[in-house]
Amino acid sequence: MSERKRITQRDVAERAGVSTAVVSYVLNNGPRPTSLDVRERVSRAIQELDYHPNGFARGLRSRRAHTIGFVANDYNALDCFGSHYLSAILDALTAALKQQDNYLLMYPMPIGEDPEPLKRLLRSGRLDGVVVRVVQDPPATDGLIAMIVKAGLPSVIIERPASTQFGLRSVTYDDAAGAHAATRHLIGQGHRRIAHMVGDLRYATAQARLEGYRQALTEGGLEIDESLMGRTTWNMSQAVSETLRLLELRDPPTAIFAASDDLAIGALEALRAAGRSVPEDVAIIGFDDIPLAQEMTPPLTTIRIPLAEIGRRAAALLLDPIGAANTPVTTPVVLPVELIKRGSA
Amino acid sequence: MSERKRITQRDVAERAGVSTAVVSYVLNNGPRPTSLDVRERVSRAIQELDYHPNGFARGLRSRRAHTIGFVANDYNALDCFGSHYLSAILDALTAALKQQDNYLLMYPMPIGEDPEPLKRLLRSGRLDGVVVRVVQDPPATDGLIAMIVKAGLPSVIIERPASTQFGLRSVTYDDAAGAHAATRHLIGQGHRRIAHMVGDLRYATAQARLEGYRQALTEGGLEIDESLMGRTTWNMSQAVSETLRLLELRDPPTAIFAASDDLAIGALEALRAAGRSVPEDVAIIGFDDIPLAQEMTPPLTTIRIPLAEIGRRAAALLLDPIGAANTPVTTPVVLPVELIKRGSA
DNA sequence: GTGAAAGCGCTAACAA
DNA sequence: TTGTTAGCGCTTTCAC
Repeated sequence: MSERKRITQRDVAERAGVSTAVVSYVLNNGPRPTSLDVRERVSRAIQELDYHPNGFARGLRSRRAHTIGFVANDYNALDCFGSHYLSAILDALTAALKQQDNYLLMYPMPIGEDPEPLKRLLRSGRLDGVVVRVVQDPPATDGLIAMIVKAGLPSVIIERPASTQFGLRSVTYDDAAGAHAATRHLIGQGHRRIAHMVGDLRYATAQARLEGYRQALTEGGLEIDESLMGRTTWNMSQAVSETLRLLELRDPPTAIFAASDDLAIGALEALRAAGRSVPEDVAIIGFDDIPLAQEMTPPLTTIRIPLAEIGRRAAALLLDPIGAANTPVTTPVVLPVELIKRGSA
Repeated sequence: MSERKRITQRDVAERAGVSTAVVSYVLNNGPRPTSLDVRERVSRAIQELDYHPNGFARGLRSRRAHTIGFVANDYNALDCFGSHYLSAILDALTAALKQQDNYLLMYPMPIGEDPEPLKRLLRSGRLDGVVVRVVQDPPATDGLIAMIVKAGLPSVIIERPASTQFGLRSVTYDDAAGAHAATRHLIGQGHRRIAHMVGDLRYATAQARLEGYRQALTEGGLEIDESLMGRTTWNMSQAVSETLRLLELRDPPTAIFAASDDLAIGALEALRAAGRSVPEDVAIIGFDDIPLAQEMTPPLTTIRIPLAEIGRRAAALLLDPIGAANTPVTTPVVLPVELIKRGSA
């Protein structure tokens, strides 16, 4: 690899005929003013020498890392970035960070893994802040969160909240409200036997959606019937078999609210295979609004999650001088979800 | 935030009654030997003080960043991490890196964006190596690659290759061979009118799949018929309309090879809507083997891409002392894809 | 096997 | 407005 001599601030200073301090001032546009003349000479020297400041030296001195850590906590290593949720959030988050000249450092953290290495990173001074993505609700995440909070970095938790005792800023979305809206929509259409395709209950999001469903049923004066809840582990083929089971019931459902679009599509496939038409025989609502949703026949009615907004808010909370360490924890951000009415219900 | 006094190596040294040099030796398990007694004293002091070494000071001194950069080059900022390709690759890549105590720093690089900030990062000394993910073929990427190579870091390009002049290590998969295998499979089944649902031709992968398709047709002695190629921009609803168009042809196809599973699913939906059965009336093969593929009715025959293996290989090339900077560029790694026969063809 | 000390390249306090 | 210089916390050379 190229072994060209390392160009340092000192070289630039010499060439421009100024001190290293001035080079620093020009580079950082402060903290002290510089004359136009000097600025130009320094800039030219930087150009000519193709100088690039050393990030470690800068970080060591200034205690600013220009880096945010992303802790992705999920059930196993090969799932940490696996969901389309994360892709969408990361796109928005990294874009927002880059605008402010910050980078994102990925830290996959499979549930159950030794936390020591993460602790080392958090204490290494290499991070200005942390975004934590968890899939469980407290108290399951208390250990992890306690460690992160103890590291003393500005932190934001996204998707699920942490125990309030930690005073962590959070950006979540309203799972239960989404499930509630979906179910109410079905009730509003006159359905009385409404099934729920349940997600993997290890995921808090699945629990919340189940809860929203029950709530809406109760409010609608409908009976809660366990046999109408098809348990899955987010697995589409389970949705297929559960749907088939529902169809066998003595009093089968006329509508299905699925905890994810994947599950909804599974139900749709099953219904189609069984010769039922959607939404005439059975109505379907999904959750997530994945790109595929609008492409199905019929296009899927579903609940849209503002994923990009989650990423943007997380960035803002960490970078905004107003939202960051300075101010006390503001009220948790809970983003609204949106019912997207299409053809399936 | 907690303003506890910063614990440094010096504090540990004092408490353990040794010099800072020895603390360093213990911490790094070298480069010079230490006595068992000393090692224990130092370890205890580290524990008691809850000491964590400063990453920047370490990096500044040792010139090892323990960080790999990931440059994600795609058409717009909100797509850089958007594909399921990247999710799967990142899962494997970050897991492999972490095993060797390395982190991944994300750098989204929308096509057409100013390269200066990236150059700054590459020259900042904060990275030990770079993984570059591109979606175009040379010479479109020459500018970007030239800059990365000039930075002098060990680098690996994944998914698409770079111009050979750069001597960059690469981990790609065989798009054309996959398309070829898919098409040949259809020919082998007796199909003579085989359509191709083309992807977004701005993406090299779409071009390569198209090329593999043409190649197989030619080898099979079949005529190349432009009217059998349905152009899309990876957009499933375009696959729907193009399929409908194909059905209107005087001599319609009996099989469709789609450049992605998404497109294949679109074709499947369209066929279903038009009352044709798959694979009896029209056979379908996709590309990617997304999780959904096996859940469709009928399950999709498709081409599987070894995404996790791409991530693992990239990590190995960067971290292995044998594969990294030391050795000359080895032959490019081109991973084989696999035809997964299921129900749709 | 260990200690002392010289920097790595930068920022910012102190002087001017 | 600018120069001088003391570190930031660590690794590693030189000395013992």
